[in-house]
Amino acid sequence: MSDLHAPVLDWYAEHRRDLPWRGAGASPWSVMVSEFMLQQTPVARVLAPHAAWLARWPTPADLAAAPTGEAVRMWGRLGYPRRALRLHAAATAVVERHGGEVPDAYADLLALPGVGDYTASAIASFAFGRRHVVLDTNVRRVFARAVGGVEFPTTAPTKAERELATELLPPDDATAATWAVATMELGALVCTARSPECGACPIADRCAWLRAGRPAYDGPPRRGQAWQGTDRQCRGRIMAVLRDAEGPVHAADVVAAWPESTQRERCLESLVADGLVARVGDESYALPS
DNA sequence: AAAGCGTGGAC
DNA sequence: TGTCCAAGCTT
Repeated sequence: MSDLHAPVLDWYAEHRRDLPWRGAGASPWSVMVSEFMLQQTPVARVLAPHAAWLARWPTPADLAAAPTGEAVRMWGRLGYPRRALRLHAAATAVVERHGGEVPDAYADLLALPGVGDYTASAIASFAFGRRHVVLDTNVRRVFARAVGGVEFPTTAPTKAERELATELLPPDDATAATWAVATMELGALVCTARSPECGACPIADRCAWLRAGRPAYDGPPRRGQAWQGTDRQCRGRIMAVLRDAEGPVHAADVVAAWPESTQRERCLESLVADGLVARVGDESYALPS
C-alpha cells in the first residue's frame, strides 16, 4: 500500500461528482443537512429533498422555529423519519448552544442529536476542512479490499481498522479533507459493493484483494432486513397516511392502512413515543406540532 | 452489542 | 420476484 494518496487524489480531481453540498458554495448547514439525509440513503434520492429543505429552512434557526411535524412532512419518503426529528433537534441545539452557527469542533458536533462518529467527522472535514478520519461504509470497503485483501469489511469498525485509517490520513488539514471525500467517492463510484470496476480503479495495481484474485466473501453471514409484515412496514404505512393528509386523520384511515389491530396499536404507540405521531383527541392522529 | 429503524432502485 | 444495498444512529 505504498503511497495510495497521489493516485486516489488525482482520480478524485478528475472524476468527482459536483454535488450541491460540496465545494466552496456550500454552507456548513447545507453539509449538515446532507449528512443527515445521506445516512443509509443513496445520493440520487437525496438531491431533490436536500434542495427543497434548504430553500424552506436556509438556516438552523429557521428549522428550529418550525413544528417538528413539518420537518417530518418535508422529509417525505426519504425513510427513517426519526432522522427528521433528530435534525430538527440538532438545529435547535445549534441555536441554543452555538448561536445558530453549525459548530466546527468534532466534540461539539458529536454532542448533537442524531450525530455519531461518522457524521461528526464528515461535517468537520467537509464543511470546515478539518483533519479527521472519516470512516463510512465506502471507505471501509475500499480499505478492506485494497489493504485487507477481503471483499467486505467486518460488521463494525475495528480498532485496527481505525488505526490503519489514521495512519493513511495525510498530515495537513486540507489534503486530509480531500482524501476523506476522495476515498468515499472511490468506494461509491468504482469500488462498489456489488460489481466493482477494478479496471477503472486508480489503485488497482496496489489492491490486495485484486492481487489475490478477488476472492469471494468468506465471513459471517450478513443479516438481511426483513420487511413484509414487520413493524417497520406497519409504521411506514401509518406515516405515509399522516404525511399525505393536510390535517388530522381519523382512526378509520389508520385502520385501513394496517388492518391487523395488535400490530397496528403497537406501532402507533411506538410512533407516539418516538414523537413522530400525535394523538388528537380520541379518534384521530396527526403529525406533531 | 445486537437489533431496530424506511424506502426504492438495481439485478 | 426476491434479495441486496445505500455517506448510521440509538438503545
